[in-house]
Amino acid sequence: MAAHELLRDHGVHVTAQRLAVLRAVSSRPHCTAENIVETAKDEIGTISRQSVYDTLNTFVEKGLVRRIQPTGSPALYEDRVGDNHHHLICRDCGRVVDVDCSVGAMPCLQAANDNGFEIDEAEVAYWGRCPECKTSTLEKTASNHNH
Amino acid sequence: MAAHELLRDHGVHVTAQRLAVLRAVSSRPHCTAENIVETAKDEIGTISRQSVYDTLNTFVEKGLVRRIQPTGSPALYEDRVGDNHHHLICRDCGRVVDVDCSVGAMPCLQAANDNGFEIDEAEVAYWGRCPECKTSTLEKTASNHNH
DNA sequence: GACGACTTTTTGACAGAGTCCAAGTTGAGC
DNA sequence: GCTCAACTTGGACTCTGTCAAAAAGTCGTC
Ligand SMILES: [Mn+2]
Ligand SMILES: [Mn+2]
Ligand SMILES: [Zn+2]
Ligand SMILES: [Zn+2]
Repeated sequence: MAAHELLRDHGVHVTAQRLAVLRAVSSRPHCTAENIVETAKDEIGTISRQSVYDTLNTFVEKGLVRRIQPTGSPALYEDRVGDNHHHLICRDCGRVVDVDCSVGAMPCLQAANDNGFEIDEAEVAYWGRCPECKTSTLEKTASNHNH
Repeated sequence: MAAHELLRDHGVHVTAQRLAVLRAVSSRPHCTAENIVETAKDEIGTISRQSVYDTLNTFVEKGLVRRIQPTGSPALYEDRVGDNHHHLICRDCGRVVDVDCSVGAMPCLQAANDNGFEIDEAEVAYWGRCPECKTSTLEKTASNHNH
C-alpha cells in the first residue's frame, strides 16, 4: 500500500513530515528518534525534533509503528508491526536483530498462569552477544595469552 | 542465609547501606530505585541516591539481584534470581506479577534462529490488564449504559 | 585493639531522552 | 476559502541515571 493511503487509513492527516518519518523508519528498522530526525532532514530539508516525537507517538498509538525500549538504549522504532516478532539484543554493542516467534503466530501469548490478566502481547528480548562482539573478545583473549 | 553472609559470599563488603538496600528489595519485589531510596531511608535514616544506584549495580553484577526494565518504566529490582521467571505487566496500573516460565527451566533461551548470537537470557514480558483494571473498566462501561 | 590499604559513601554537578508550553505560522481536507 | 490540525521555534523542565572528588568506613594484618 502506498504510504499516503496507509496514513489516511489510520486516520491521520498526510503531511510531508509524516511521510518522511514513515520512510525513515522503514528504511532503517530499529533506529532511534534522533536517527529519524537526521534521515528525515536529509530527505525534506527541515523537520523539528518535536514534530518527529509527536509523529512517532501518533504512529505508535495508531499501530503504524512499533516502539521497543531495550535497557540502556533510547527507544527504537520499526514498521514491522502486528506479527509478534521478537528481538535479539547484543549486550556489548547494542545491535538489535529481528527473530521470529519460536512458538508460531501469537502463541507465546499463553503464559503458564495468567493470574487473571487479559494478555494482549508477549514481548521477548533475547540478551546475549552478537557474532562480531564474540569474535573481538576472542581475539583480545588470544592476544593476552600470546605475550 | 543471613544477609551478612550472603554479601560476603558474593564478594562485596558489608555495609549498613547495602544491607538496607537488600532488605528493601526483598520486602517489595519489582520496586524502583526511588522506592528503594525511600524504604532504605526509613530504615537507616539516610542514604544517598548515588549509593543506592551503585549498590544496585553491584548486586546485579554479582547476581544477588535481578533487574528488569519493562518498556516505559524505570528499572525494577527483585531478589528472585536464577530461576528464569517472567512477568505479567498491567498496561493500566503498571502492576507487575511473577509468572513461571511456561516452557520449563531455561528453555526459552532457545530462539527460533539465534543469528549467531550467544544468548544468555530471555526476558519475557506479558502485557495486558490485571483483574482489578479489567473490573473497573467493566463498571465504567456498565454505568455509561445505565443512563 | 590500632593501622593502613582499599572500598564505599556522600555531595553536587551533569547528561540523555523525552515532554510540555506558548505563540505564531503553515498546511490539509472538506 | 474556512476551519481545524499539524508544524516550528525556543526554552524550561522532568525523570533516570552517571561522573567525579572528597570524606568516611571496611577488613585483613600487626
Ligand atoms: Mn524488530
Ligand atoms: Mn519477578
Ligand atoms: Zn555486538
Ligand atoms: Zn492494572
